[in-house]
Amino acid sequence: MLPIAGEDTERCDAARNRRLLLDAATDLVATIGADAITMDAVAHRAGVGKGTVFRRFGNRAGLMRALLDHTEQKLQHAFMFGDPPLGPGADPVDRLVAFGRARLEFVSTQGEILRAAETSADGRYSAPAHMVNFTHVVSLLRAAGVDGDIPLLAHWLLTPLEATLVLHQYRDLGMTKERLADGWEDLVRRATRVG
Amino acid sequence: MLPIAGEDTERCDAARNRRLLLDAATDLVATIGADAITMDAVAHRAGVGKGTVFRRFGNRAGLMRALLDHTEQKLQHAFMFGDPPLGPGADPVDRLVAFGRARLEFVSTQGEILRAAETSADGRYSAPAHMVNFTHVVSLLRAAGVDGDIPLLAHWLLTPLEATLVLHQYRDLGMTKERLADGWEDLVRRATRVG
DNA sequence: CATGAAAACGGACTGTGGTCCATTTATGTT
DNA sequence: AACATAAATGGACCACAGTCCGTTTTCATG
Repeated sequence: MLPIAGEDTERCDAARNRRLLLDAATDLVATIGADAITMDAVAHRAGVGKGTVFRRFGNRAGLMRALLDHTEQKLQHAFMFGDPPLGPGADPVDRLVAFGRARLEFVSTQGEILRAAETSADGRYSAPAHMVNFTHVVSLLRAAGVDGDIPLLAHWLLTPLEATLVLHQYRDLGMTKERLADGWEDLVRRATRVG
Repeated sequence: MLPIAGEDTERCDAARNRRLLLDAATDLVATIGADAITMDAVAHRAGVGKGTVFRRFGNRAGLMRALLDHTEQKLQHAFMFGDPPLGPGADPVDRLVAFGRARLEFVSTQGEILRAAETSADGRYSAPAHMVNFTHVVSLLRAAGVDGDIPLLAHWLLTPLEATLVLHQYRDLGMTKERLADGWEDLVRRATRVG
């Protein structure tokens, strides 16, 4: 057998169970919320053993990341290939502003799952989805001609968009989406001001 | 009995056990590290029941916060009453720069405990220690005459100093303390540039 | 179709955070 | 000193994340 490099060759029962688990998890998120989900419950609803859940997704945060994967990829596609100002063609700083706004919107719909995916300690900052965002921000900063320590600045521009913080600001502090979005725009314009 | 308002009147056995627990926890941190500490181990070493640990500190993060309390208060004292540039007297922006540097230093010595104290979900951003820092940053920003959404900006200036992120940058990414400190200074000067 | 090895499975098991409540202890009052 | 009451205690108990390993299933090969 010659598996194509990078192609994920998964045994068919494994693939079937992955789908069953993802569907079960999606249902449970819809009914009882992401925070209330237990790995046992997902396994049981999918009709598989608990070991299978962990074998597939590693841990709770991994399952949550898998749940986000589809939506997250749509967002990635939008800022990599979609229309301006999010996609290519617009001014880099405007794209960065749009990126933050889109991300804040994302948190307001998928916040609980995102937060649950952030609680992993390991792989929180090395998860593929995070790396994509990081790379994107770095390239926008470079394109904007910003000077200074770009990777570091990129890190720091991403932290205001983390679900744990944003959810706290939305829910506990009663900040509105508009307020955060306007603040983000202000921050970005300050941080990218060259010279 | 007339307890003075705000004064914490603690029964003497309770106070004794608090000390025992804090000492036990300190020892354990020194020997096996903050990450390896279990609540059972702390209780056992202090010679009290596990229930007592939770009654005193609420949860694991609460115990960690209590461990940090003393050091954290020294830092607070330094930026509220100490010498410039950290303390009053210096230019607000310089004080903010110094604050960040001090905080980064703090993370490099107490990082593990800080990180363990950050994992609480509840009270992560409402813990007294965090509120003090927040208020301080807000007042420095105001003093510097920064315009815009000051509280929001204060939030966002504090996130680069969170232990989880900083520890990742130190350990996994190999960033040096100097690099982070210089980047911090740059960020602060950009963010506070008025007009 | 038979077969063997690799992959996947499932559920018992473990470790740990956190709760609960019957019992014990401190402390102000008579 | 005896009492009443509120606070504190401790350890059994629970829920849940994550591990382990004997058993079952897939699937390429002959």
